Amino acid sequence: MPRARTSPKALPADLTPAAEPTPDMAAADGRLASTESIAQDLATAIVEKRLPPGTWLREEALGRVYTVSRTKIRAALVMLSKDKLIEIIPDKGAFVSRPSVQEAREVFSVRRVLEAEVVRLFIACATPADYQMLEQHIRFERAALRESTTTGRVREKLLGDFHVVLAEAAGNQTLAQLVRDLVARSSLIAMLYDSSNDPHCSSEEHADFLALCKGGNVLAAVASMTEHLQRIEANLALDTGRPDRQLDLVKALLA
Amino acid sequence: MPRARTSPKALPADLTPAAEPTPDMAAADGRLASTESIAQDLATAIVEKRLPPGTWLREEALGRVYTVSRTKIRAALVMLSKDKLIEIIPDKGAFVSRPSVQEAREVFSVRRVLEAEVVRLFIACATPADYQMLEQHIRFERAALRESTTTGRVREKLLGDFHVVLAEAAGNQTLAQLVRDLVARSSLIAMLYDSSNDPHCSSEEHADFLALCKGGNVLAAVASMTEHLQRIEANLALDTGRPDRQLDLVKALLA
DNA sequence: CATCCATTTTTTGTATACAAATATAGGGTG
DNA sequence: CACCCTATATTTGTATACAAAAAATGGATG
Repeated sequence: MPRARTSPKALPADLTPAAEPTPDMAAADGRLASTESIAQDLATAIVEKRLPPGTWLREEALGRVYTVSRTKIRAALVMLSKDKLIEIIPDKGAFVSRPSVQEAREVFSVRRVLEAEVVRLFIACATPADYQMLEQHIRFERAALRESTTTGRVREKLLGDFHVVLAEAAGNQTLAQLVRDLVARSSLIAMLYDSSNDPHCSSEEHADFLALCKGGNVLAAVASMTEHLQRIEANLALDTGRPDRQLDLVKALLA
Repeated sequence: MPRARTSPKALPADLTPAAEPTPDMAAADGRLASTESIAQDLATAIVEKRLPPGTWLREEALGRVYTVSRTKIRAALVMLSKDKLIEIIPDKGAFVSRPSVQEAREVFSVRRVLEAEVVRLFIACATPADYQMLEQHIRFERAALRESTTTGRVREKLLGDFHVVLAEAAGNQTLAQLVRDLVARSSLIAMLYDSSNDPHCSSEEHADFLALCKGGNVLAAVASMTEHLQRIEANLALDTGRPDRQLDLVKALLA
């Protein structure tokens, strides 16, 4: 069955360490997923924590999920490994990344620098529409936090997205892309090292920050963002020196 | 001929727009190149300007050069496209990137922010050995500039490498990786927009900068680096609004 | 019962086959 | 001569076949 250039679709199955991924369930419509859409879909699943760190991504299983051959899956996996969301171990397979403590610190260190610049650019170029959009986003965050129907993972996704949406509004696509990647990696870090069960971003802090932007107080807004990120990092159990116990077990089974 | 997991080798052939790449010339030793080494090798060729922007990278031709099948070449190309060194156009092929003026500005904007942080970290953690290494690097730069045997491309490579080596010495690998990628993209940008024939980095500025670092003057060193990058960007003909004429012709032939 | 080794199974790595898309060439027609 | 249409040749996109590595299985042995 060769060729068919079309659009996205399909959530990946749960695909837990040992378990087979629930087959079919995808390709509900006739379209075949493109390599990019598969990579995007897997990335979303990782960020939403449906595919936790250490999960083994078997190529054939993924192929069945997306009803494509391993060829395309492989290309998608290469992309994800470039994004550091997965790690490809030769002759072993692809595994959802397990960022080290050092990597976690580094990611947040870079985020502070990059997002400080995002703030400066955003304040300099933001339109009323941008502010409206971000305020709307914060309302979504709050609604998601109240609603019991929305799962924790979706909430966290939304909260992380604030940073991405902000970066995209700052008018530097290159910068925005880097922030996107680092925010995605931050989800993985949060999953490994977040001791408290609170979401790592607070929508209150986002609101306070946005108010400072609106007031045009660049220095205060930058400081607010920097401290926001510092708090998120501080809330992680990075000083313990290793990932939490239960997930370490998973690693032991797979690595 | 399946399987053979070994190490690098081989410069890619000249592979100019229309021309076939000179075959053989690679795999002089028996080893087969890994996907990563192929990607790395192509990246080097691009940065050293042996594969100028717009160059069409035909898969089968590359396969002959590295004596591997298209499968591996394809994986390498996906990696390079993630690094933004090439652009893969569906059903058309892979082409060495032609960064837009906007992208050029964005890359330098991000570099300023990132490398300012590199400077701060470097001064905070640099050992005497680090300083020795960088001073040695500057001597290499100067030697390369004097030697008529070293080609212009190698000189430029060395000069760009100063920023990479510095970033690697700053103790944040995540940051260093980003700088590496942006420096590589900068080579492409320089090739497209550099009007003067001078190398875009000057080894004198590198030396002055390093002296400031050694003196522990963080603010001055950061300013020096920032201004250095600003000068590089200012020397580019970005205000013309489009790539220079001759290379545009190449694009016209290939796009 | 644990341990080691041979055998089988599973999974990844790579080449190859073939389909579809695109570019190229040819040849007729206004 | 320019233009368009068709036939051919290249080149990319994807599936598949098969080799090699790794993991799992199953005895035999201490």
